[in-house]
Amino acid sequence: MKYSNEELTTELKIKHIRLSHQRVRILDYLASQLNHPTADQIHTGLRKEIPTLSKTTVYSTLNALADAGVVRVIHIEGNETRYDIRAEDHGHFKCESCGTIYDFTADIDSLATGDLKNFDIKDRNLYYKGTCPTCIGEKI
Amino acid sequence: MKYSNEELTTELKIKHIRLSHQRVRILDYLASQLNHPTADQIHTGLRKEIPTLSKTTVYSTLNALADAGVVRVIHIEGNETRYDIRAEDHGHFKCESCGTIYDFTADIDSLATGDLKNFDIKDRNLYYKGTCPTCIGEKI
DNA sequence: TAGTAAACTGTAACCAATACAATCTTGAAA
DNA sequence: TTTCAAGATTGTATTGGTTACAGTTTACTA
Repeated sequence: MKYSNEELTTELKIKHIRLSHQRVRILDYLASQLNHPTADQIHTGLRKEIPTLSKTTVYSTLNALADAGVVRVIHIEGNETRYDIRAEDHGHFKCESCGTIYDFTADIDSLATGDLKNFDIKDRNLYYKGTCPTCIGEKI
Repeated sequence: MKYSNEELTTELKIKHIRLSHQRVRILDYLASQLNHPTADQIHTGLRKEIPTLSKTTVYSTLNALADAGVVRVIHIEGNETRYDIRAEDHGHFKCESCGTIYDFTADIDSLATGDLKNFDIKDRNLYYKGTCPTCIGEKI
């Protein structure tokens, strides 16, 4: 899913999030960089155009956007939090060799979850790990 | 799944993991406490019977057992790593109100993953978040 | 029994994330 | 347009889970 600037603006207004310059830029960055960046990568990437941007702002913005459901938090590995523009249901595959995170489509809603009959499910995350085709080829 | 001491011993030998006193105790603890403890909880819980147990040992043991596939690492939340005796495929549901982590059965293998045709998938994790029935009841 | 490789211990260090207080900005009312 | 309060940003200090490392201890094998 690719957001336009106008769509982002509209969505943020609906969620009652103030549209500061920094927040718009962070969302733009997430929409243009689809490689699941960390907060640090976002901070480094945006410092070129916003030299005063602080890391605290990046974190607080990402937390606010995650609470509002605009971005998805990815905890596929314990020592790194990554972020994604929230899109239709999909899983994340992390290659343990090269570290790349791939999206893959998966109909998570179709999973039978009889055990959770009376649970209120707000968020579903599917994480796979293994080796990607590129790294499999290099091992030969 | 519930391991007996004998089964644990056998499984560890197969995986070529030395059976130190500390490692056996950590595995016993995981097999008896099915509440997905953190490394710190394991350390605190075992200090009663092994006063000299260091946190470093707990971490290195858990990492070794995870590499060998005997325990499962749970990263449902970014700031806490939890551990589980590896069992048949199941997902984890975390209640955002009380923090409890529930197991639920889910046939993860049944998910269509055409996007990952040439990927070598070694590990599958399914994480849900929301509110558990107990906390839903208390909110009324 | 001796010797070597691995495991354990405890301290120090690391680093992502957060707390906090001061400053700045935004949006709306007057 | 001006004013002002609520909210956002900034930068520093701090936290807390995890790892690095060096010395000591333990476990397996010959």
